Amino acid sequence: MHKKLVLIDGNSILNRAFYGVPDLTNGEGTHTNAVYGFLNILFKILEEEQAELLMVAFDVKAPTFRHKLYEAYKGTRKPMPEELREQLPIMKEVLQAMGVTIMEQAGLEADDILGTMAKRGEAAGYEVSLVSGDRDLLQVATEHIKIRIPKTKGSRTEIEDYYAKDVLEKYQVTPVQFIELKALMGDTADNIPGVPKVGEKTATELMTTYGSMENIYANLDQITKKSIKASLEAHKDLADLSKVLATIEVNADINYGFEDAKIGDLYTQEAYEWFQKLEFKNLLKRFTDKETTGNTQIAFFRKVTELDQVEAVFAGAKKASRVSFSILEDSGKAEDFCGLTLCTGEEEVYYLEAQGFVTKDYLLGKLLDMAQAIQQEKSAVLAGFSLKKDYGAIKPESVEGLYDVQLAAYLLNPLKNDYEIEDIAREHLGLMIPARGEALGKDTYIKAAAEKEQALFQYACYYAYVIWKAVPVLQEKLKETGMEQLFYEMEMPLTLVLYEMEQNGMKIQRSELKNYGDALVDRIQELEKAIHQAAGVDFNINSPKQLGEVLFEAMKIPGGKKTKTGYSTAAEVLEKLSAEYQIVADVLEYRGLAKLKSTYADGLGNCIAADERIHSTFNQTITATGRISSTEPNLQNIPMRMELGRLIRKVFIPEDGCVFMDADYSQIELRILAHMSGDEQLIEAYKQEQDIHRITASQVFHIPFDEVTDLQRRNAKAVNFGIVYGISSFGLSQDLSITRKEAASYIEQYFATYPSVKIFLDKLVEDAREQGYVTTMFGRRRPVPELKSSNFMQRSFGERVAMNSPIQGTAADIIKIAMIRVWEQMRKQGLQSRLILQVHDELLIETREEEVEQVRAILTKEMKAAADLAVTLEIDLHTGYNWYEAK
DNA sequence: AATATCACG
DNA sequence: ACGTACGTGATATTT
Repeated sequence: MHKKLVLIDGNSILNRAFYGVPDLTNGEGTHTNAVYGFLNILFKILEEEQAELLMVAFDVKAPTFRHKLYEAYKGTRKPMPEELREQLPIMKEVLQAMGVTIMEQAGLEADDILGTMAKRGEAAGYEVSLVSGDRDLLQVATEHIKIRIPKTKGSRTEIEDYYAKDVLEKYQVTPVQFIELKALMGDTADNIPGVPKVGEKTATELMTTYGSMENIYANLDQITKKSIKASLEAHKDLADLSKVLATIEVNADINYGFEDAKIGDLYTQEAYEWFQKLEFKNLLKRFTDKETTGNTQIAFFRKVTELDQVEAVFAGAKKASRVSFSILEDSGKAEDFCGLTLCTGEEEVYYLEAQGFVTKDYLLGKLLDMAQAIQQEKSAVLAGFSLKKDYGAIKPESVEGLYDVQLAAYLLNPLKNDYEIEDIAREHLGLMIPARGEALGKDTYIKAAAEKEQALFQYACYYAYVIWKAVPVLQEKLKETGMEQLFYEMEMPLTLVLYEMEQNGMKIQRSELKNYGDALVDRIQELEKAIHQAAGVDFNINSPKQLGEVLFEAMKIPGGKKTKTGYSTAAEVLEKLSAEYQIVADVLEYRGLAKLKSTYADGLGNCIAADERIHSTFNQTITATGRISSTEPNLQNIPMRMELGRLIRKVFIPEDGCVFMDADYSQIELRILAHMSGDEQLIEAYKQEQDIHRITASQVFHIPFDEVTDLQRRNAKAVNFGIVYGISSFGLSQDLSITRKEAASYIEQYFATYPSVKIFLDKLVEDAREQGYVTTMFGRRRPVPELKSSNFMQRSFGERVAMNSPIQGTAADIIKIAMIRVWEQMRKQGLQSRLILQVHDELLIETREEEVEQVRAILTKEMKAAADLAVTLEIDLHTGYNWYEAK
């Protein structure tokens, strides 16, 4: 078995990765996608090859000989985008940190270095793998030199391999002939001019017939095609130049030797720090696998099983100024409780296992007792992680003295996908801990019981330890970012409100839901039959792929392509065709009904708990703007706009003796805009307490209020929405089905009417560009890294985000305040009515019939008073014996 | 695991 | 010239 040498074309792979991997940035706004993509390819190659040697070649900045030749021929190359340029030095440093040999030599392109080293490697008896993104290098392929070209297919990388025989197979020429093939046909991407009129086909034919450029020119008179012959004759100089350009040097004078190229331990401390800085979470996992980190002392992790020792731990904890805890459940289910961990000081981490006399109930009892003791103490802190899930075991009276580390991390950067304990350890403490999966996860069943137990113990201890360590760090960061009040007075108290809402749940009429679903099925089957008949084939209507093929290919309905993968069958497209084609209209109806059946009738049915109620989960750490989200099921997207869907709301009913009371803010976002922009005209409009869209139309179009037409009102309404979303003429034109010009003119007129709104929105974008983030009225932050992108689309997105987030986020803040106050007031007045749902600008209360007036007063007062704006906050309030009636 | 579609504010 | 409105979650299909 031969030893293997891997050579990488650094610039080319980095470039390939840059365009293949979606834009990524770390917290500092540094672009990282190319480096990330490069490393993924590198690791994949290394895993496949089990190579002994590795070298990476880069171009040097100074123009090389071949560059100069080309530039003399035609201008300069396209400049590298800034986002990629900034990643080049980082890439080199990362490779250096991993101990990888980097080859750079003035006057030589990476190609030449690679070509030379590949040949030398082959001569030295190595199996060579040459990794590059472009095909120039195919000319150096041999029996022992394999050219590897990674391709990003969808989300994963596939690698095409070319030995000499593969080049012959694919291009019908040998690697050496490939040079001249390229010289003849040219390659714009590689800056090779080629001979005019000679493309891939002609060039291949010429090369296979004559074998070489020399022979082609020697036999020009045999060439039948007049135009080709003429071009070859006229451009001999170009052909020669192209050959020089296309030729890779394989005997360059290079000082690098193979002795330095041995692959050592890539997972060095230095590399680890780089990965951390770049926030390559996935790649960091490799370090723990290799056990090169573990830079945390774990000697002070203690397992405590004896009753008296457990007592002692709790006694100590009660007196500590800062305690963290975690409740351990093997699989996330409360039944699988296996113990507690506490951290009570720098080197005081205890795992209290549930076993023997130390029972679950005993431990949770002690925990609650301890929590209460700590809450009594003025300056003591009890910290946890995602506290809402622990309230089932230790529900407190208030959140006084409690600290949710996950919630704090969310406020500091709401853009992340997850906030697991490993993430917080890494980002805020620079600490690498074993991932949950390794301690508890999937392959635990193959591990020996003792090994599994040890992993669990370690993970559990790290968990509490990280929470404990993170508290002062996060406290400081929240202080620096001005979000202390937001955290302590809004997010923390809300955890308790949301917990109760989840516990309360919403009562459902199971049988009525079933009836609703059954009624849908009849019509769905009818439509399915009609569609299949009209199409002439039975196919799966739910498959966009099959549907597209049937409609636009088999039935030849004009409608054109749209997506990368095929035809778009989105409602937007189909609606335009539904008037003309019955089958399209049927598909649309089918889709609508199938959605209602699967997502709502069946989906909700599967979520009914033993108490005949639905208990959604309200997540507080998901959205970028500060809204809460609802899952399993999502109760924030129950149908409303269409009557048939809306009817589902009739199966949501209040408990016996109760009535639903539903209150929603009236245009809260526009009112916030009026306040934050301070626009006199807009504020004045709201003071009139009339239909705001009609007023807007009246003012923007200079028409008396009573003469505004429905169309003008509709347009004004769309503009109002557009403003809140971060206006663009394109978006507005799409929404109103008008031209961009017309849309732009509406916007212009709008801004002429409300000049301060324009100034305000511009300022938001400008500030965001300077600071890198936007804030709500209550100090909630959202970073906007997209603003730094050189990509127009991304940057435009950043601008809209900068305009929308402060408004949407402030609305989210306001309703959170209202929720807390409504909840507190109801408790204070000793009411039994319960808050059960929030839908962004709407609160739903299951109200005891005898408490209706009190609840109405509380809701009205607290929702309106939640924020003091330049315009009043108004609500619409309804009651009813199901959700349909109450809305 | 990703894509397309569609439900809500 | 480019090609999108802002924020979510569930389902079914396909890879």
